[in-house]
Amino acid sequence: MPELPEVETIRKQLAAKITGLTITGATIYLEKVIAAPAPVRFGETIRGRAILGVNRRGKFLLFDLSGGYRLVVHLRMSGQLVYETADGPLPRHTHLVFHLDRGRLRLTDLRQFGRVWLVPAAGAEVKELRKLGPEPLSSAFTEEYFLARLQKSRRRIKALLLDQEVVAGIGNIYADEALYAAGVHPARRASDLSVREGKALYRAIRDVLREGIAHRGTSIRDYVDAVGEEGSHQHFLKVHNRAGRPCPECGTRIEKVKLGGRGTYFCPRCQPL
DNA sequence: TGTAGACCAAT
DNA sequence: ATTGGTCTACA
Repeated sequence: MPELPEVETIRKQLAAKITGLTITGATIYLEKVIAAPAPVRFGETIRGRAILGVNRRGKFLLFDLSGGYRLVVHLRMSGQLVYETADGPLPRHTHLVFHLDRGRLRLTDLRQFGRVWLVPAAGAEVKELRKLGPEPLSSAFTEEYFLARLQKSRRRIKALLLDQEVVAGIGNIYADEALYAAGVHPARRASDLSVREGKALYRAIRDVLREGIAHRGTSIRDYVDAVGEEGSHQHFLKVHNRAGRPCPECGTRIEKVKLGGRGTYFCPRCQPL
């Protein structure tokens, strides 16, 4: 569930804590979390490299390393990336530990879906990274672009919001919240939205993501930030994970349906079909 | 072009 | 049985 606000929270914290530190080694407990290169080569290549900066693209974390290398991390559903200076026992489901010259950075992931790549910084070998659409909070994501994408798709609007090629970083939580804020039913066809609705949704996307960042992310199930603490945005959600509770606007019970295989929450009155 | 299944393991 | 981000498979 780490979406853009959660990953951005982790990025900020790690940038402050580990920029300038050196990776002295890596311990791999579950080989499949290393997407590239092969695990042995991964360990050899990362050893001794300094962390020059921590960036983010969509839901990907990008660590710029010395010697022209880049470490790419995607937490997928339940991944946690935690920096700690303690050296006690590792929590269950810890699959990878980076040892730093001060402290350690561990990847802990209940569902084992998270992935890590170590690639030349100049190259483009992480396929999913290449295909990402614009950053929603950057000037590259314009209203004109978004309206044009809406116009040429017959997909359900929720599916479009979750498509990382359209815009990078939105996941299930913020998609539901943005659609609610814009008053748009999640099952509407994208091209059926009016220009007015499209504009409202464009604005809502940016608003809900900024709010999520301001609250250091949403902790519903597994998410913790880079120091192991929960975010607080779960207390501010208006519809997501709130089936049966009253809509904050009109009091109607929030409904939950399955859309594209995902739990989808909305207010049937504020978001009519 | 768009939608369903596979991957996981705790709840 | 449910949970979901992304890739793969298929219509």
